[in-house]
Amino acid sequence: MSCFQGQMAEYPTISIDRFDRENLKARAYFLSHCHKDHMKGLRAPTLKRRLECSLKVCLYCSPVTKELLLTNPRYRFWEKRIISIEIETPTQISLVDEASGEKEEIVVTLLPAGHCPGSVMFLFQGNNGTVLYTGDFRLAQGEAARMELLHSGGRVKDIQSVYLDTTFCDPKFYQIPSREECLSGILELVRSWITRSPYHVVWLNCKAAYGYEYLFTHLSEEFGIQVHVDKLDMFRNMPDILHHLTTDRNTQIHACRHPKAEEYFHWNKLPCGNISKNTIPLHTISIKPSTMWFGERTRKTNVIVRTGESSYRACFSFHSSYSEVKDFLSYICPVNVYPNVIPIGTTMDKVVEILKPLCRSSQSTEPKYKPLGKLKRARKTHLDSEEEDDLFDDPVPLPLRHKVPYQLTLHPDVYLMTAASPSKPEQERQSTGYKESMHPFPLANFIECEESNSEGEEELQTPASSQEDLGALTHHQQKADVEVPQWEVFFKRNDEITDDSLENLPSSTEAGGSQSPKIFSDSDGESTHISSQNSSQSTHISEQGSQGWDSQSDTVLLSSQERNSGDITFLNKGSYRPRIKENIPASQMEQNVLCPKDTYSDLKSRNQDANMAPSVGEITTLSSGKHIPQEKRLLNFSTNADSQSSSDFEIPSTPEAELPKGEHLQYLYEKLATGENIVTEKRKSSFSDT
DNA sequence: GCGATCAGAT
DNA sequence: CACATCTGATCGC
Repeated sequence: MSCFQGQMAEYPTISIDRFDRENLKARAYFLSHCHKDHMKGLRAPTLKRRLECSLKVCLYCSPVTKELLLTNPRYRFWEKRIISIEIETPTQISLVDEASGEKEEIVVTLLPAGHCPGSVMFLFQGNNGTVLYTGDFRLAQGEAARMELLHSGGRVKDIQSVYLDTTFCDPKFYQIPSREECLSGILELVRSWITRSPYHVVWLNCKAAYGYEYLFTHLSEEFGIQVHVDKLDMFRNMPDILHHLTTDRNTQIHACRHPKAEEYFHWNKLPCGNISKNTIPLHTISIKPSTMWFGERTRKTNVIVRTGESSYRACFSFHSSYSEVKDFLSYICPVNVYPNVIPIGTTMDKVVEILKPLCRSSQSTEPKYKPLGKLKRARKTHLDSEEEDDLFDDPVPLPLRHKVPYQLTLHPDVYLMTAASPSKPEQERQSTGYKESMHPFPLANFIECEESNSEGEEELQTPASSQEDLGALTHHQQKADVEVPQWEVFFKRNDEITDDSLENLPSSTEAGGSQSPKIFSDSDGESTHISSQNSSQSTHISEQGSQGWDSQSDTVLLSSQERNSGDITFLNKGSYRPRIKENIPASQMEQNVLCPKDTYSDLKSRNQDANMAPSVGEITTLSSGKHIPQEKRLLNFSTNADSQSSSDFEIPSTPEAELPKGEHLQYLYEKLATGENIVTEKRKSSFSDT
């Protein structure tokens, strides 16, 4: 649960996700997503009164969040004061102090957070530097690297501070199975049950929260069966979700709720009251989505656990794992990091101890030159190889932006995407709030930790390095040889894949296998096959052992046959466009990266960010005369559909922003060349009718 | 009667 | 197995 108090050090006049106490004085409010713990004070009488007395205070959020919020009558009073901002559209906002008239400009960009429908991260750029507030997020390894608007001039932006979702920032949550793996496991479990007869139904025992829609829509799509829910009016304007839901109780998939649901279920009754269909009694199983995690030394486990005769727990997480959080932060590499959440059983100090080494401030004190002759098992690998940093899931903290050629700053996922990669249509992704990576091959991204250092205290003693070194080193040496055969194995031979072949896959697969939950069948004999009277489905499901959660490490889940169908769904999801890499001619790439002036401008970007114009986001970061042609190109691209030139990053145009005319462009360029401020028009009117 | 806060439960 | 939310008790305005 968020412990963020609402204000950021750099921009204390705005409040995010908190609306009480000090935040009552804010000049503008931001809501990252529609979960109650991020809405504290949002409907309090004190804030309502302030709103009534004010002319200008507004709440900014994504279009989906606005929709969800206003569906609740208790928040209707915000209606005239909510301004939705499109995802990935840099937008300038004037922060006005109504008493003094004092004014500050800030540019905000919403980035998809993958936490629940409408969830976003906020990237703020202004006089006090660029800061990122993540809200709650679930982003897979390498997803930050794919976010164009986190980049500038071919590198990640110069970010002063990150306010980070640290819900699972504890080594014990080292890995959480990917969205795709979890979905695949649930899909197969549901399939194994509902295909038995029309009287076999599943109940998804979900907590009351936005975030499961991803699950519902995929289930519905897969089986052509709508999911029964209590309410769906909040999705009335989101057809991609709405079409997969129903209030008709006559369906085989239920996500309805009732205070006595557990009791009902005990008597074979669904929360909606259904017990039979055409007088024939229903056979019901319950599936409870819950977060399962795997510590760094856990070898393998499954995404579905059987907890009773007809009860299952299925892995599902709205939040990034420890590895994912570290990957995210080390990629961004800010100067400061502030945890938004203190995970249960840990402390603020411990979280900071883990995160600080991933920030620039601590890295600047690291030695720039590593003495030669270190043994392979040495702990610190900071400057061993720049490639390693990016090629593996736990990059060693390094100020990549100042050293590494462009290609190397990209996460390997970008390349993987080029090969296979599927994703949903743009519209669907936006409206559900997910930016899916659809990593078709999650195993590739994990390191072998069998030989890793121990967790817990030891981890904390050497927060920046420790266990990953050894894995990363061996991994790296083999990678080039292994990558291609792996793809062969998984996409050509997956119908005949055997457990042994999986186990014997070298290097990166092995590395992933140890950490990655297996939905493959396994020959280790420890998997439990369901054979009880009412559930003899084909899936291998682990029974919840008496030893508790962490001891399920060697049980296994779904058969390879079932894994297949999972892969097929991954392959059918459309195509992802790895724009970041594809669109950049090599020469430009080189220029972007190696030009010393560019580095200079990047170093200075903290100040220059302040001058940013709304629709030309990055223009001021490219300040030297030498770059003007490129700026022109970017400008054209961002504001004009008929642009013929490609861009390394497409900057979406701000709605209602006007295309600069030739004269104005000239003016802009001159200002840029001389480093002067750019005066931009404010778009007051455009906000009022959003 | 409402809200804030906490404990407890799912 | 740890998310997000609801319920109920208690206290204060």
